[in-house]
Amino acid sequence: MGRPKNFSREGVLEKALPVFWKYGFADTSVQELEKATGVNKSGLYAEFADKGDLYLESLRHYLRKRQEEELLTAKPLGWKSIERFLKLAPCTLEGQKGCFSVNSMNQFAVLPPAAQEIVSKSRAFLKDLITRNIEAEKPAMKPVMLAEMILTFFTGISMEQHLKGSKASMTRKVDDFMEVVRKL
Amino acid sequence: MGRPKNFSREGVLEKALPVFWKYGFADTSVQELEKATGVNKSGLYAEFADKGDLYLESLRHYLRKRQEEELLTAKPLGWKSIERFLKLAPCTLEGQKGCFSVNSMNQFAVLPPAAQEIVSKSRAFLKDLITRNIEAEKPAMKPVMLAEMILTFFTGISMEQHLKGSKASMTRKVDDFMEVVRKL
DNA sequence: CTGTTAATGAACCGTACAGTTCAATAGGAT
DNA sequence: ATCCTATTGAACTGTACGGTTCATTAACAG
Repeated sequence: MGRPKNFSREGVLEKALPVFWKYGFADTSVQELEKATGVNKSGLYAEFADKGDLYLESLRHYLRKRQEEELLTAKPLGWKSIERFLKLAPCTLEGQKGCFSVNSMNQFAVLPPAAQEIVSKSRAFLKDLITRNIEAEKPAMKPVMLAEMILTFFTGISMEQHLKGSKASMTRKVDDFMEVVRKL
Repeated sequence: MGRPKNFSREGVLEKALPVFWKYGFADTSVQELEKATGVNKSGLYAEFADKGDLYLESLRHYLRKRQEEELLTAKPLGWKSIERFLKLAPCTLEGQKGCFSVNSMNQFAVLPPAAQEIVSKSRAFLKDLITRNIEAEKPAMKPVMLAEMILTFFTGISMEQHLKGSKASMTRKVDDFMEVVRKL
């Protein structure tokens, strides 16, 4: 065996993600990625095909992590899970605002085509999870229809995280929204 | 008098807007802006301070045009106006998807600081207009609270325009949403 | 014709970028 | 020691960028 690697693929993705998150794809240079990951440019190009590939992998890594949080799969399913998801999924960290997947949506024109597919599939999956939580509550309204509404609302509050002082108002907004939703 | 200008400031903004809209600020080069506007780089720098200034003016121009459409001010005020706004405000043109103002929100890190203020103020203004339309309907729910919910929903569907085949599902989504809203 | 203003295109500067290659070095495993 | 592999840093290429300057040409008014 030869010399062991002293960086992990996951570790690189974990450190590259915040940079893409903050500056977007176009305004993130490979130099910044070097600094952030601590991995030499040569190393990055040995591990990933190009900058676009690194972005796609960062996106996949982000979605994987999100899924591991089990915000929408932890039992019992129901309104509580949806409320928790709406409150916790959109980040408000400095440089990591909103949802990385949502942020990718208006960069499709400059991203690798695969990005669109990844985001679409993750949203479809998310819709299913939300639907299942709704079904557990047996509401009057059609669950899928309601799930779409909630997903759109989630997309909206994710974007609103980019505005100043959004964190404070967000919790209240979700409370108001959930109060309405619970009656449907 | 000297030689008259043969480009108008407004005309330049009108042509620069779609480019910024499609590619975002970072991935729009001054060369592309030259091609799109038909105005020489020297001319552009004579009219605008720099690329950032041109972006800000494009944003202001966009908001001005939107306001002139009077989607939310035409009488009579009410649910119909809100529905019309939700259906017509988010573009689905090739290269002009969603709402330019919403698209700007996750580029704040690379935009001139003034961008954030412009967007925030336009959203506050929009919230007021929506509130006034709601008040005309005398709903049970607090109008401002409902207005915020609608603005968030608008932000969500604007972003969803970036996905494939979103136009078809959008109308239905708005219909579903409005059906709920009218009962509040 | 003259004065004034606008438009044009080219040139320039310094910087940054993506992408690639390569030689030198370092760290196990056998 | 000697393979094998990973890491590093440097170098290089070609392109693109923002930003600025300037001399030239063009159009109109008086």
